[in-house]
Amino acid sequence: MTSTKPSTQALSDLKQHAGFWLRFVSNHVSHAFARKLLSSGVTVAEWVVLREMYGRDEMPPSVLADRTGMTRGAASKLVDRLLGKQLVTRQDRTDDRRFQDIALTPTGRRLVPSLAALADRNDEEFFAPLSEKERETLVATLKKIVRAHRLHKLPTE
Amino acid sequence: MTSTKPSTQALSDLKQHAGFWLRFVSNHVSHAFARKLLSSGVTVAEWVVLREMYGRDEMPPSVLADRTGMTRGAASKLVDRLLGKQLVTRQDRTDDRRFQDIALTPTGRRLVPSLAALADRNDEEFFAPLSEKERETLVATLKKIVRAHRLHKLPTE
DNA sequence: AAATAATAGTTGACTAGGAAACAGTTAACT
DNA sequence: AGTTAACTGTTTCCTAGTCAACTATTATTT
Repeated sequence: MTSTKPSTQALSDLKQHAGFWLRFVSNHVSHAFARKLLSSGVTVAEWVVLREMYGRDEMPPSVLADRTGMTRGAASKLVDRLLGKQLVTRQDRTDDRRFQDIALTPTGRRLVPSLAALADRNDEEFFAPLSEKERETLVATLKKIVRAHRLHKLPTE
Repeated sequence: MTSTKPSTQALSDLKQHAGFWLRFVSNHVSHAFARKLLSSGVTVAEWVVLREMYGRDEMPPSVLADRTGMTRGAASKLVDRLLGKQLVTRQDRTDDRRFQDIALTPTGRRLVPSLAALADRNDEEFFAPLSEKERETLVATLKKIVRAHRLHKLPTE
């Protein structure tokens, strides 16, 4: 009696894929940063928005969404959270009442530089094992892919 | 009267960070793959689990979680979804009733090779702009970071 | 002027995952 | 044997995002 084994064919190893390693390292970088941000009470997504606002007077949520690659729905919710944390203000515009002005509060503005320092440190720590040359090559290679595929905006589409 | 502008100091550009580009490209790779998977009705996370099961008889959710870097909570939910799609089966083990056996259904097993082909194609397409040498260097560099930081398991910890 | 189109933002249903509290089962002490 | 510890899987609450339907406002047609 021959037991008919379920047939399985050999598949290429996932770990052969450059995409696998890219995602692996990328996830770690993000998570390491999230941990660093933890005590500040700000999440990574929130940080990205705060950073984008910094040094600019005010902007509508739609611009924020475009610049950070979020949908408007996501931006709307994120602004809600930032409002709750009193890091931004929201004001209806009078000239065109479809628009809103989102602006950093003084607290929000004061927060950004320290978070930026955390971001710098995170990147520094993570890529420390690489020589200056290797790091440059890595970034150049990634940028080459971005150029070749014309990847602009974050992958919302 | 001097208008006291809110003081802002110059911050390092986010785009200076290797982590930024890593995340940017990685997100695009994942999204491109997600789009390819769309018609199959399987998500990226589900694919990873199916791929891990392929060619193995059965395993408890905890092992699945470890191998794919998920928490057990996430694994529990994902198995639920795969059950709903009838791609895996779940059976309580009798010798140690804490454990379960998760196994691919014939349908699930038949599905994997075609999805693997999509994964291969996705990686191929994305890194096509790179020379063989560049691609090797990229992977080697990423692996170097993994080794240096002893990143094993995905960034759950 | 009225109807239509375009735009801005919100909301709800959904996928996805983490963290932590939880329940059940088995193993290890004492 | 009985208590405690260790372990497996589930559940709840949270962040986070998409998509699509929706409201409100302004622009453009006809």
